[in-house]
Amino acid sequence: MRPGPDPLGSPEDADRAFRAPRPAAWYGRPTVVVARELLGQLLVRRDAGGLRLGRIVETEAYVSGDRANHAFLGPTARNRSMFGPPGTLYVYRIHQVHCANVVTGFGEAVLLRSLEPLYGILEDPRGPGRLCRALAIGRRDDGTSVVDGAVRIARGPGPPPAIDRGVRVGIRRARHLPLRFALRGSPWVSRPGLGGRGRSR
DNA sequence: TCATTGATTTGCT
DNA sequence: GCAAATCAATGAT
Repeated sequence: MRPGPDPLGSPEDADRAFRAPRPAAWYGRPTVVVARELLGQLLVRRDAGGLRLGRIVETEAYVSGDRANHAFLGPTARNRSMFGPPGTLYVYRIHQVHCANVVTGFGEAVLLRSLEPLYGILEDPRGPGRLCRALAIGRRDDGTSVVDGAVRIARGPGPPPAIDRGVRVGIRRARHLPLRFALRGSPWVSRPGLGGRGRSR
């Protein structure tokens, strides 16, 4: 019997992830592919307070021609980061929280919706707003790169995970598009419908 | 300058 | 299940 993937709970794990980020070209692929493959990847934050590490368990894709996409009407002051190179962070504020996305292609991005805490995360990171709060992601991170910035993404351990797919959450337009992805069976997914402990029945 | 809107979260019924 | 909180971006006046 072999043990499963390493639990990755140590500061050394966080440091290793921070030093070995995915290259920019990894993000420059079709948005839906990146949204799926981001599941199981490591999200790591370094700041004056130290390191924080989590596993991405839920994402949403925002694609070209998608009316729910902030970039649908073209570049504006808010969304200009979405037109940066692959791997650019697009951080925006909605209501009283921030949400973080990773740019894939021109005007396309993946919303990071939920995280499994691995190291240094003291608050609940389930949901895009809580994820940003737990990692102290804010306006100053908008336009930075997950390849060489203070917030980075690195390869996760283990084989490609089983993935659930469904409709996106909380949007008004283009509700029918199945562009939400989650790690099957993960209790860290933000809302019922995908992941979680399965449907009660 | 004013009004509307929202890729959320929280608390109450 | 529903509404309120709360604020910056956006578009209209």
